Amino acid sequence: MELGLSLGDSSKPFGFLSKAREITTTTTTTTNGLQGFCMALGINSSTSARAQQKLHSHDEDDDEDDTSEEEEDEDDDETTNGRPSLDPPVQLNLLPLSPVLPDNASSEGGSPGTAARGFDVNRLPATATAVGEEVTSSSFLMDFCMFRGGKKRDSEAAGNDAVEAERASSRASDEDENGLSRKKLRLSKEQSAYLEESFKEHTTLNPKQKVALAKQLNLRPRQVEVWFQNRRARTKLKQTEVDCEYLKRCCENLTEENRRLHKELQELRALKTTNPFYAQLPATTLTMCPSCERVATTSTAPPPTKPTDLTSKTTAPFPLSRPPSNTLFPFPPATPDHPHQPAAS
DNA sequence: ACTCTGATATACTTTACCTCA
DNA sequence: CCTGAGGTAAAGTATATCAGA
Repeated sequence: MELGLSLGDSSKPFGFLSKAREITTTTTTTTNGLQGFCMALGINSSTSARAQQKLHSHDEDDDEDDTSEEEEDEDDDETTNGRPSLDPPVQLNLLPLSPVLPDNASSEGGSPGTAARGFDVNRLPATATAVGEEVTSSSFLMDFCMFRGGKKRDSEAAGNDAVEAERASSRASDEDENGLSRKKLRLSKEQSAYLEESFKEHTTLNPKQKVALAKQLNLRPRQVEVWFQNRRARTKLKQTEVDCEYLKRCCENLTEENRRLHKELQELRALKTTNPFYAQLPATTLTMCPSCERVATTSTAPPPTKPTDLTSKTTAPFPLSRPPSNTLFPFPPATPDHPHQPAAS
């Protein structure tokens, strides 16, 4: 936080940046704030390109972090990656670079709200080149930028520099209040595709796989880990949606079946009251046409002639609602359009 | 057997960014 | 062109579980 005060000193704007290379060579082994500070400055400086190159040569060391060192990982992010993840970045907005980089400086490639903070993971080399600036903040970000193809908003940003700069600066001033802002990383399509491929092979990673994948994609192991966590969550969510849809359809089918059976029951009761003949029939000899939903008798059980038949056990070879095709129809005969076929199961 | 610790998982939340009306 | 709502994805947090010391 004291660093922010130092940054505010526009009277000596980054004379030390000429020593960026020298400083950054030690960043992997030290964690003091000054270095992180210097690197952060470098990202906004037009003289920092070489320092970034130097950083690139060191960032491989980062990936040596195992997953058992998550906390240390955070520290490393600030130092070895040259990307101040927590404290100083916001202060960087106050860099007196702004007069030097009038409009484009705060809007190149980055999103409106982030560009003025001095570094932006979403900045793209193309746009940076357009404004004659080196904008990436670390080797990882450099690679990341290389991964990304041009996107629509890059060109848009170039066209809206003035407005973007104004918005960015206003937002930056807001965020300077607390000095904390979480930068959002967007994985490139290539990175995502590679992670997807890995996910297809195994949905969980052991530490070795995680580190290897992180190295391969120039990400931190923690990022790979988080990606897999979120990916599993998304998979589960999708599966839940599919299950829900399936159960919904089952419910609808059962509701329809229930409605049909109710109607069938009503038909049977009506038949029983209006036609004593049908009242003597065993229930299993009656069925309903699923298309017109009217009751019919089946030929397998001829109408009883004696009342005692009503008590005799009948063994229907099929469910009541699924009669055989040879049905006796007391209602209008079947036609090609309406053959009184039983419903499909 | 019990406790402690660290790693890792899931569930849920927060945050930054994007898209679109 | 601007803006707000809503969606998405990365990251954070809380908690549970398990293995090993």
